[in-house]
Amino acid sequence: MTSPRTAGTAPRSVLTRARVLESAVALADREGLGALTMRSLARELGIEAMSLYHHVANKEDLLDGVVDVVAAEIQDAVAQLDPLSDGAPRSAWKPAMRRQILTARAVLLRHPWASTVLETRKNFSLPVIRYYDSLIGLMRRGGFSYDLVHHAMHALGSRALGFSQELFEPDGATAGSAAGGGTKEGADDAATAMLRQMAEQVPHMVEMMAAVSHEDGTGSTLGWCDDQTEFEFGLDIILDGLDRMAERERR
Amino acid sequence: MTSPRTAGTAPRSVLTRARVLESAVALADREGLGALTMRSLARELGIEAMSLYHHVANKEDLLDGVVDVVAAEIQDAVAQLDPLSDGAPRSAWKPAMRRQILTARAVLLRHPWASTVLETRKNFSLPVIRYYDSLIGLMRRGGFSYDLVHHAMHALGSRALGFSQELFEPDGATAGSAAGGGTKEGADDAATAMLRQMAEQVPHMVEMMAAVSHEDGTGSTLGWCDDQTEFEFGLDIILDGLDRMAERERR
DNA sequence: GACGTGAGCCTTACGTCGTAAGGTAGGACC
DNA sequence: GGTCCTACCTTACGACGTAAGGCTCACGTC
Repeated sequence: MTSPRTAGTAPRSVLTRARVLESAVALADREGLGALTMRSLARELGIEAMSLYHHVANKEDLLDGVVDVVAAEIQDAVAQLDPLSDGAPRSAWKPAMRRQILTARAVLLRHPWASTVLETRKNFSLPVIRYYDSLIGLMRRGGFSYDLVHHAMHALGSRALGFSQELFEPDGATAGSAAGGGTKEGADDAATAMLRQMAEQVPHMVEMMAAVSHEDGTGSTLGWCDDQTEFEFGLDIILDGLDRMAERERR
Repeated sequence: MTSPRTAGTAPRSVLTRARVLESAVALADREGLGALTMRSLARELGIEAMSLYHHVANKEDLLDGVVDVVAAEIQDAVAQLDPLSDGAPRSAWKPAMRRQILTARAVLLRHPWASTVLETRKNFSLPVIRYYDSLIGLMRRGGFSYDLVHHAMHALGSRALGFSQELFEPDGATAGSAAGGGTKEGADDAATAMLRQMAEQVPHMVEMMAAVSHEDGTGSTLGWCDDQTEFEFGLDIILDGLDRMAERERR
C-alpha cells in the first residue's frame, strides 16, 4: 500500500545524481540561483532535503555538478560545428575560435546564473577542461607556441567561455530603489536625473552617454548597450591581437 | 555609572557610518569576505548586530559602502600619479591609462575580496563612476570618438578596475580535497597525477602545462602563472587594439 | 523461508545568517 | 519639565546548510 513505484525488479528509486543535477539546472533557470537551495530542490523532486545528500556530497558538490551539466551542454553545441578541415590555412584558427566561443556564449545565455557559479569554482571539472583543450588545439593549428597559447588563455579569461563581467549594469542604471515606481520608464527618468545632477562630477561620462544614446535615435539612456555587440567587439580585439603576435612569433 | 564616553557636550556616540565601513573593510581584509557578517562586524565594534542598522540600511547597503571605501582608496592612489601635461602628444593616453589601471589593481590586490563584491553591485557609486570618468577623459585626450570610448569600456570590463576573473585557479590546481595532505607539494603531486591520468582526454592542455612549466626550470605545475604578468599581457593587447582603432578612426 | 546488509529516504535538531519589532536611556529643545 | 530623537539593546522569526540517527525495503546467502 505504500506506493510501489514499479512492479518486478525495478530499482527502489529512479532518483540519480544526474536527475538531481538536471532538476537543479531547471530550478535555477526558472527561479534564479538564489532559489536553488537544498530544501527547494528537494521539494522540486518530491523528497526531503536530507535525501539529496545520498546523491551529492554537499552544496558545493551540487554546484560542481551543475557546472558539469552546463559544460556538457556547451560541449554538445560545439561538437555540432563544422570541424576545421585538414587543408585549412593557418589563419583559419581565428574564425573557428570565434565561432566556438560565440557558441559557448549562446549556451551560457540560456543559463544566466551559470557564469556566477563558474567563477566561484575552484577545481575545474573535466567537461570544462575539455572545452579549453579544444581552444588550445585551435591555437596550435594556428601556429602558436605553447607559451603564447598560455598567455592567450589568460588574456581571454572568462571570455573564452562566452561571458565577461560587465561593470556597467546592462539593463538600466537604476538609481537605487528610491523613486521611480519600478517601471522601466521610471527607472530611466531616475537614471537620467541622477546623471544630470552629477554632470559636473563626471562630465565625460555624462557626455559619452548622451552622445552614444542619441546615436540610435532614442533619447533614452536605457538599452543603449547591445551586450552581444560589445562582447564580440572585445573578443575581436583580443583575437586580432593574438593573431598579430602569432605572426610575429613565426618570423 | 553607565560608562559615559566623554564629558561635556560630546556626542553620545563616536560610531558613524564611516567608522562602520572602515571596520568592515578591516574585517574582510583580515578574515575574508565570509567572515563579514552583521554579527561579527558588530562584535568587532563592541556593539550589537542590530545597532548597525542605525548606520547602514541593510547588508547590501553595507557592501555598497564598503565598495565606496575601496573606490575612494583607488581614487587617492590614482590622484598621486603625475597628470598628463597639457602639451603631451595624443599617444600619451596609452601609457597614462596603463599606469592608472595598474595603480587601481595594486589597491585591489590589497583587498582580494573586493573584486567579488564589486561584481555583485548593481548600482555604481559615485567614487567608481568618477574613476571611470577619468579613464574616459584619457581616451578623449587620445582622440577617441565617444562611440569608440564606449566600446572600449565594455572591452576592458573589469580589467579597467584592475582585475580579471581567472578561470584557471592561479595557485595550484588542487585535485579535489582528496589525498595529498594539504601541503603544497602534496597538492602539486595530486594535480600532476590527475593530469597524467587524463592525458588522452585533454592532450593539448597537458602538453601546454608541461611546456610552460618546464620553461622556468622547475618541473612543477604549481606557480607556473604570474598573475601580474598575465594581467599586463591581456591589458596590453586591448590597449594596443584600441590604439589602432583610434588611429584608423582619425583617418 | 530466515536473516543480515546496505541503499534510499525521512525526522529531528543545531548553529548560522539577515533582519523585523519593540524596548530603554540620555541629550537636545521648547 | 515635558517631549522628542538618536543610539543603543533584547528578543524573536524564518531562512539556510547539514550532523545524527531511525525506518523500510530489495537483495544475497544460507
